[in-house]
Amino acid sequence: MAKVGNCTVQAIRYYAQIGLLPEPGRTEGNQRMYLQEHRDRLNFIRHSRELGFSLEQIRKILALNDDPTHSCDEVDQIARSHLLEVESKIERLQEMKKELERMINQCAGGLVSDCRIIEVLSNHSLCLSGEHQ
Amino acid sequence: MAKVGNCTVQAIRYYAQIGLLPEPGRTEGNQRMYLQEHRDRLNFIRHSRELGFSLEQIRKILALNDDPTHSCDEVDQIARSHLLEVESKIERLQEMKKELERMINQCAGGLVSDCRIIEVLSNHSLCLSGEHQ
DNA sequence: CTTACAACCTACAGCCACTGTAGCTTCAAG
DNA sequence: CTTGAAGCTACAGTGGCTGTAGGTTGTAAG
Repeated sequence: MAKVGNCTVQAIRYYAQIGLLPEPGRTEGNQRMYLQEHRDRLNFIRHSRELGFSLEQIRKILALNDDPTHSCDEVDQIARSHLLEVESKIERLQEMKKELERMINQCAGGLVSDCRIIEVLSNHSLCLSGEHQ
Repeated sequence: MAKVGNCTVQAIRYYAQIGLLPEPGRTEGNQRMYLQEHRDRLNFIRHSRELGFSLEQIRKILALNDDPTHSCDEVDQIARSHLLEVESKIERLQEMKKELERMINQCAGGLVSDCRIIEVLSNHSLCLSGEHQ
């Protein structure tokens, strides 16, 4: 299962523990026996995780999915709000990137006491934007 | 101090607890008394955090800074490796974004049972790239 | 049949960078 | 003198796992 889902054994058990994955049956020797059902669910979870959804979002989507007559508006909502979050993360990271590049480019080597990097880190007002958080 | 550093009181105490910030003196009434020294250090920490450095990276930079005759190569190294991390995060998020947009655009509303979003989440191979992780 | 070794089992601690809570004390304003 | 804000300590909780300790089961080779 871990190989199929491209994740660790512990992760799978964690999903079962928090109720995202049904607890599988056991063999005589007390080892977990996973069925296709489990593999499908795990794939769903892993793929959603790769797209950045939280486990709580995944839990909601799975619950909606379990009622197939349900409108998919709510699923759509979750996906859209996640997209917005991803976009805002990208923006924040791009500001970081810009500032880091600027900082690094100003560093001419030499002693720490003259280091532009440390100077910039010490003094917010030396920042280009001054507006990131 | 919290206002100056644009962070919470607990965060400041946490920094002191893990030794990033020196423990300040106390007043008669056992309240912490912060000096300019503390304010400068907190500014450094907060600004570095805004740029995405981890507390351990900040700890190292601060240690290097405390020896001003030290070459700033190591500081530069830390900043550059952090920049690389930021860049790779951006890339991963952009792949997520692309895939999420594609998924959302395919959803025509209607019932969950026909939902393209759920279908894509269920089936990795419906993914454009198939290569994100 | 024994032995080795991988893979499983449970239960719990630890990671990061804080945040939140409970229950108390101190301080400044009115 | 009262009230309310802000400070204090100590500790639990967050998310999404990972790592560890100490044991059991399964399998293949000798």
